[in-house]
Amino acid sequence: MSKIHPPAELDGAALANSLERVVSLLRRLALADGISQSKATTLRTLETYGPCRLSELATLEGVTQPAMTQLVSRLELDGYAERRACAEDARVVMVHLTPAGADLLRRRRDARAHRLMELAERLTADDRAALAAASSALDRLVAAHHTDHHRSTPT
Amino acid sequence: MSKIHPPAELDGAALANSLERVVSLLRRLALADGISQSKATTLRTLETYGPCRLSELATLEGVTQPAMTQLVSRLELDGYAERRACAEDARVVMVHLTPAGADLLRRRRDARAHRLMELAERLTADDRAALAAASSALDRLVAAHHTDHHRSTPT
DNA sequence: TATTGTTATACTCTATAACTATA
DNA sequence: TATAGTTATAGAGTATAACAATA
Repeated sequence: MSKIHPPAELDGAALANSLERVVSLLRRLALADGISQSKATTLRTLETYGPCRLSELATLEGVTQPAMTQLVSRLELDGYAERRACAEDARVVMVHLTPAGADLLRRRRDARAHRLMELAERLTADDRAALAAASSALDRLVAAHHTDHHRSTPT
Repeated sequence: MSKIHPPAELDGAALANSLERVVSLLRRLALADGISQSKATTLRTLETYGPCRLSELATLEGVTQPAMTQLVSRLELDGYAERRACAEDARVVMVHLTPAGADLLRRRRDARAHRLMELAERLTADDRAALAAASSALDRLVAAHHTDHHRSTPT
């Protein structure tokens, strides 16, 4: 991999450290909105993919089937998701996002975006531009990981 | 990529989504190295700040004192940290990183950096440059958050 | 009395193994 | 027999409240 890179060489260690710090930051911001990371990412997956089989959801989230059974039960108690039967196969449980769940995602996303913008206002215009440029690059980085693992991941 | 960027307005919602996806990605990469996020970030804090009081560590990690008591106990069982008495104040427990803990951090960091570089190789040179530029901007974003919390800047 | 830390208890989230129901 | 999901059980990680030891 000896290619000619543009000015800025990517330092994996530096990026790993920066991302770890951001992860810690976002984890703490998440605690404030009263829903766990597990619940939030599962709801996001339901929003992205639409109604899913429970086992499919478990695979997408990278957890076991029993773990997803319990997580979906908690989401049902919260009113954010619901189980429905599958007409074609009586063994299958389809998990649906409820309107309340969709609302929660929207509010959570708005709050997070707002907080990030607050923080970004304290940065220089150059830093803000760098973050804007990195946003889509980060998406593609994540997509590269998914390609490795699933070979076909629409997102 | 054209070197001439438009004003590049930062979209908080887009960045929040991108970062959330990266968080999910890193969480899964973390599972592979056999240590929990809680343990890892606590060890990193010890590495950064040096030996800490247990209560100080709890504050830095944003968890309660009882939670840190248990976490430190688990880290001691793992051999990654240890409690020591404080000569000046017998109530105080000082928590130290062990050599094994420092080793673990180094290996973890190397593995993560390596994995990120693997993924980055699948990106365009422009995307890699964008990530490189964003790395330090992300650090400053996190620093802005810390400033808010440690200097009691009202929002 | 205030502080530092631990213990007691309970809830979330996860895993593995054993089970039920359906195909 | 194989698949989809649940139940049983155990352990990590967290919180609040009550406690012990020291200042």
